[in-house]
Order: sequence, then structure tokens, then C-alpha cells
Amino acid sequence: MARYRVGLETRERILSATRRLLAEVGIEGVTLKAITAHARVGAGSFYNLFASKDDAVFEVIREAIESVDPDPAGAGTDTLDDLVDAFVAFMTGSSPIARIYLQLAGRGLTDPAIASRVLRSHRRRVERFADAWQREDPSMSEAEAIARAEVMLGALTGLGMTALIDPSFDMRAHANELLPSHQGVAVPPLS
Amino acid sequence: MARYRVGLETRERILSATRRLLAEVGIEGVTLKAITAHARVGAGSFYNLFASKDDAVFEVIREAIESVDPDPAGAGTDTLDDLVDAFVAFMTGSSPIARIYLQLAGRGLTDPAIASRVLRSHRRRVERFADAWQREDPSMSEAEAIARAEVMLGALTGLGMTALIDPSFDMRAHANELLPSHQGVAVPPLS
DNA sequence: GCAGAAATGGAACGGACACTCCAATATGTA
DNA sequence: TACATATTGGAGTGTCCGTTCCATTTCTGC
Repeated sequence: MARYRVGLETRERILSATRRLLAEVGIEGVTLKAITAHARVGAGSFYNLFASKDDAVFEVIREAIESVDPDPAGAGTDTLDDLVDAFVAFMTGSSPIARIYLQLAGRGLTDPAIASRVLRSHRRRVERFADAWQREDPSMSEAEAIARAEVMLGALTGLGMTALIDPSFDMRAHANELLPSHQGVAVPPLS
Repeated sequence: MARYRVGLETRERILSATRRLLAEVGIEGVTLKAITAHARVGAGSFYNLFASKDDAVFEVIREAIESVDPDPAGAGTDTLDDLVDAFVAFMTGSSPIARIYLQLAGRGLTDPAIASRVLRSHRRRVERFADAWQREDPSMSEAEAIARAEVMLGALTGLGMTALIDPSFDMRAHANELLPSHQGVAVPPLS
């Protein structure tokens, strides 16, 4: 835990180096050696401030997500529109961190420690989407709101993946189709 | 190079072990030690038959792809329901290819060579979904069918990812909500 | 300016990894 | 059978990784 001014500054240098490395060389290139070298810090200093290497990586991702959060304070004022917009901004923005996030999620397919972290943040997001949905339609049951939030987030994640692999893919347009307010072009539902 | 009968058999044992490992622990869990242990083979025997670990992994993937007929009949009789069902079965079933596919897709976010492969198969699948959609509603334009296919596949991919990370997640239930026959909101009926 | 706590660098550790080396053995051929 | 060579296991190599340890230095409240 950083308590002194110098400690906080070092923490920022480490996060900054981690951020830059994630952007430049990807998750596989982020080694402790690289981080400490770029931050001009000894390994001891690093572990004085972070519990593990992953701890620093997740903190960088957390901050990146928070930076596009329409309601960082958790006041409950964000709409579904806002949330979808934030997700799209995160995925299609200039920050390469979205890429890292998806790669980590992929790694979570085999690494239980990462899976639990990814899952935790996923569940938090589902809750957020479900709340917004219920706020827009108070008659909706909580269970249904959660189910819809799961589908919407699944869709957004998948679309984000496509967008990252295919730069010409228009994620925003497709994402907007997911919104209940969207009244698009016509396909009568099949019976 | 295997020349004798025993060598060819050993080669098959190695490929079989690699295939099983890819299914069970994913691409990152496939170590040389694991392969040789499961195949009951020494490291020397392995390198007598394969140039590298990746050589064996790529061979397994190549064979797996080859063994899956993308459109056996080519009759174009499959419905959206069938396709979604197949996708869910693919993701939640015991087949190793789904996990490998997602893990490779994640790796493709930084590796252009892998990205192009992933993208190609993705586009092929979009086409398949779009065709089915147009078959069910001939009045739908091709562009719109493709747009819907993109959203649906994005959702399925994202849900599949969640399902792989969280075994308790009911992918099939959520996937069904994506179908136009379902009166959900995720893909809204259009006016 | 002193004491106690925080911060520091970097050597050292233990483990994982892909891969090499080689003496011993098995195999196919003539 | 006799010979060339394919095949074998597994100890050993070099490298890289995250993390720990600790003597030393720096910081800050009093």
C-alpha cells in the first residue's frame, strides 16, 4: 500500500509503463522485467505496491473501462443507451486496452484465477445493464431484465470481437440494433 | 520423418494426445511435457517425428478443420433454428474446436495471420446465417439479412464465451431469445 | 533532527518451458 | 543373419518467468 508521496508516484509510473506496454507489445509482451525496466523501478518496489503482475494489468484495464463509464459514481442515472454507447466507445476507441480485455477473457477459458476476475466484472456489468433496463421499463421483472442484459452483453462482446478483428466493421450501427428503442427495417416475426 | 511402422503409430499417438489436450486444457495448456506424457513417449521420440511443438498443434488443427464438412449437402435447407442450435451445440458440446476457435480468435487480436483465418471463417458463417434468414423471409434484402446475421453471430460468440468461462451459464436459453420466432427484445421485430 | 515506517534495487529462488543429446534398442532389408 | 538406420526414453541445457528476501535508503509526523 502506498502511503507516501513517492510511493504513489511510483505506482503511477508502473501503471503508466504497464499501459504503454499493453498497447505496444500486447499481453504476452508484458513481463515483470519489461514493466520494471520501463518504469525504472526494482522488482521489490513493484511488489511493495502490487500483489502480482496481473494485479497491475487488471488495474490498467479497470481504469480504461472506468474512463468511459457514463456513471462512474454509481448514482443510477445511466440509461441503456448510455451503457451501450460506453461499451462501443471502449471497444472502438483508440485505446488498445479493449483488445487486451478480450484476450484476458480468452485466457480465462483455461486459467481459473483469471476466469473469476473476468466473471466478476462481467456479472457487475450485467447487473448494471439489468438495472438500466428495469429503470426504463419498471414493469419488467428482475429475472427478465437480467436475462436480457446477458444477451445484450453477449452480443456486445461478440460484436466487439468482430470489430477488433475487422476494422471496417461498423460496431456502433450493429450495437444500436440491440436497443429496445430501435425501430429498424422490417422483418415480421415468424410465428 | 517416420519411415517404420512403429514410427507412424507413435506419430498418431502424439497427434491424438495433442488433440485431446487441446480439447481439455486449451491451446495454452498444451505443453511438450503434457503431450509426451499423454502419448507415453519421450521427448526425443517427439522430436524425431515433429520439427517443433507448434508443428504438432498445427497438424491437429489442420486435420480437425479438414474433418469438419462446412456444408455437407450444400442444399441450403437449414433453418435459422438449426444454425443457432448447431452453434450452441458447438460451443457447449465436447468438441475441442469451439474452445480452440475462441482462443485462437483472441490470439488473432494481435496476430494478423491468425486474424485473417478467423475472419474468413466468420464471414463464411455470416453468409450462412444471412442465407437462412432470407430463406425464411424472402422479402428481406440481402444487406439487412447480413446485418442481422452479424448481430446474431456476435451475440452467439459472446454468449459462447460466457458459457465457456461460466459452466453454469445456460447458453441455449439465452441463444433462443435471439431467434426472430422469440418475442424478445434483443433483436426487435421491425415495423 | 529523530524515530519508525515506507520505499528501494537487485540478487537469488524455484519452477516451467521448448528443445538437445546420446547410448541403448528395435526394425526393415538384402 | 547381418547390417544400416529408424526409434526410443529421459537426463540435461539454456532461457525466461513471477516472486521473495533483505540490507539500505528515503520519507514524514512529531
